[in-house]
Amino acid sequence: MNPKFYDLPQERKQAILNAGFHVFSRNTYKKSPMSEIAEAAGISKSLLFHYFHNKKELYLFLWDTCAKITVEEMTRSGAYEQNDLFGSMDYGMQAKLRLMKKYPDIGLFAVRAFYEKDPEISADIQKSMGKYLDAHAAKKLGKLNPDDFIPGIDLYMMYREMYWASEGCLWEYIQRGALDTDAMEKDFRRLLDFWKSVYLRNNREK
Amino acid sequence: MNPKFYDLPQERKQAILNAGFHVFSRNTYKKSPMSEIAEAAGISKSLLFHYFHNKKELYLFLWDTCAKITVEEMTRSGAYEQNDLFGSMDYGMQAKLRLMKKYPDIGLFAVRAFYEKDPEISADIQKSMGKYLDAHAAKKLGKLNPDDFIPGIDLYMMYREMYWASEGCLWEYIQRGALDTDAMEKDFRRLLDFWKSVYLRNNREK
DNA sequence: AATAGCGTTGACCGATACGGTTAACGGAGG
DNA sequence: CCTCCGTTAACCGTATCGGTCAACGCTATT
Repeated sequence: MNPKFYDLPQERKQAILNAGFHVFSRNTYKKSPMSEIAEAAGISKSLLFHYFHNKKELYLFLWDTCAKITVEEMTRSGAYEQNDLFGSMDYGMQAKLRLMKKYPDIGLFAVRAFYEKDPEISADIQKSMGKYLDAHAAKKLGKLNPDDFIPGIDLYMMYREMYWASEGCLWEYIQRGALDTDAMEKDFRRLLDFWKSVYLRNNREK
Repeated sequence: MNPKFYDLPQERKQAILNAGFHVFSRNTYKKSPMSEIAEAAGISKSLLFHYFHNKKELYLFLWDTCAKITVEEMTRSGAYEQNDLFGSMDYGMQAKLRLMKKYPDIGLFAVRAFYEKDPEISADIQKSMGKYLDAHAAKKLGKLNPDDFIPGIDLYMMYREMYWASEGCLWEYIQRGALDTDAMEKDFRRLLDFWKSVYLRNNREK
């Protein structure tokens, strides 16, 4: 990969990344043409090949960048330091929102890359998968104090439920196309309030 | 579309449908080759063109069949007649499971078809969309008796939460590849129990 | 045994799309 | 005027696309 890519103005770099995320997230690796990516990025195919020597290199670069950016944004959000479960969920979601605003197709791309099985790349993807798997979830679950929640609740199920719901909420907006991040945040807030009102013990006694 | 398709043995019909669902669900309409579908179905491309005169016809047929099959299975499941929310959720999920067992890619296909924007077909899809939109959800929500649930609960949010969670649960299994329906059903039962224990009022007082 | 009908296929068609290369353009700096 | 360099149009050989067509092989009837 040509280091000159890094010298590009932020705007153009982002356009290229987003073009890549977009095309690769809508088709198999093999059926995602470089020409289409170049066109989506607003540059010529030749220039794209100037920065990335071949398709595989671009794809793997996108994958790495995707992981890097996500981890960065999540760390910066402070979600991992937060002790309160709902607070950490809140920060995490905000981080995801910021990410989706900058890279609208990064989520879809990550999912497809995760399950891509083209022999030309699947091995490389699997190798660097570790960065993505969220080890925080298990830790977080273990640290929860059952006394904070309604008696007898299945905490593991609660966590899965929350994860699925927030993911589902996100997807609903992603699929719709142009994403309205303000509406999304409002929606997510309502989810958070719902959780608190249902799962927390002190809220019950009011 | 050639009516002789209906005379085919069930097994072969299903193989063709599944091949179509599979290929179209993994790529854009334009990038989903008929040859690949034929190969996945275990027949020659020529024979596929014998039953469906062109790609568009096949795609639209798949879309209609997808809607028809789903409505059929859901109706037969008795989910719509069930008054109890959780019972109806239970029956609905069972129906989906049976469906996914027979047509593993029908869910993915439906989602992609829903958001497909190729001008050659998007209009036709949008036109027949009504069959899919679930009008039952709103009705169901209106009929719920708030006294059955914990005081002050946001019933709309509860419904969305349940929908997302069950959808998320399904996806987790779909993506994994070969789907273990027994494990899925067990998992879903646990979800149901969790919901009952958290949302229902009488459960709280024990 | 010859024939007719039918499900099925391999081979083929023209058009296009693919990944990747190359030579050249055009503007800025000396 | 020359040189550098970001950028591109044009090009290459190959592969793939949707769709067609003639023929194969099997069965049933004559």
